[in-house]
Amino acid sequence: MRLATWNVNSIRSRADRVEAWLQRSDVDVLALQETKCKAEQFPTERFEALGYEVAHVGHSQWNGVALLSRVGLTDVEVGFPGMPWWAKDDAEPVAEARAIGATCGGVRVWSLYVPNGRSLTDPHLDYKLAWLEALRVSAAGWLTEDAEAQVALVGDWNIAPQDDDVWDMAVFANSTHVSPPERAAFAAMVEAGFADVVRPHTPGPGVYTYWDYTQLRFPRREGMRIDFVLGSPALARRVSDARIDREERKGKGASDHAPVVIELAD
DNA sequence: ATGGTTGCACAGCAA
Repeated sequence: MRLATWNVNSIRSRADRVEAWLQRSDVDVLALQETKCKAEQFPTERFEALGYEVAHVGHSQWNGVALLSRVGLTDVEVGFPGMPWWAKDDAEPVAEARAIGATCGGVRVWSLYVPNGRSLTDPHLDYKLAWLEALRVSAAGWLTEDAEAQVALVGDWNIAPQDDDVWDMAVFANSTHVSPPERAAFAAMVEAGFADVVRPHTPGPGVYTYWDYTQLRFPRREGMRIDFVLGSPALARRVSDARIDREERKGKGASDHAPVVIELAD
């Protein structure tokens, strides 16, 4: 089975590219982040025509996560248990569209769009850390229930866990994505039993999944590794290969993130 | 070319 994750930065503006990429890459399951649309705006029929079942959650022009699968898609769950809600000023808290889970080909797949902390002093950073901690508690519980559970936590984590995961640490001296609490949150996921199954097959330095649209970051090879597939022990044992499709970042109309693909042995 | 990108409520915010 082939599984991929991709922050597409708007599914409506990227539908042609996603369709072409699906046909070229032949993946069985694709997790999408930043669909940036509401339910009725998602191009469900296009992907169904290619043989995929679709689950999506999106409430507005922000966030939005989806799963496409041609190996079954059951027990869809929007948001993980205990997922924090975002409370803007005095407004009512809302559950943002940042997590959707389903069972696809025997794997419990979660498409995740971890909140962007924005800056080290922004309330969004506290939200991000609380969100990650709640995810860790839930995910650790799944392994307590079943140590052999096949779980894939995939998506845009908005964390660069190692110095090699950004092109120049000096640029990020006072930035999110590399701060100790964010890295600790990522390490806690790993400690809970969820391994980065892509890095062993795509060692750095200089290996990234995201390049800012500005400042010619992509041609200058100035990127960040922030999109990850974290696998439970039973899933990690099945990973036979992984790649980051840097080619897909090229050309007009590319997302600022590249797809990340893993191969699972039967 | 004194800016430099893209996407979405097409205006200013988010990434």
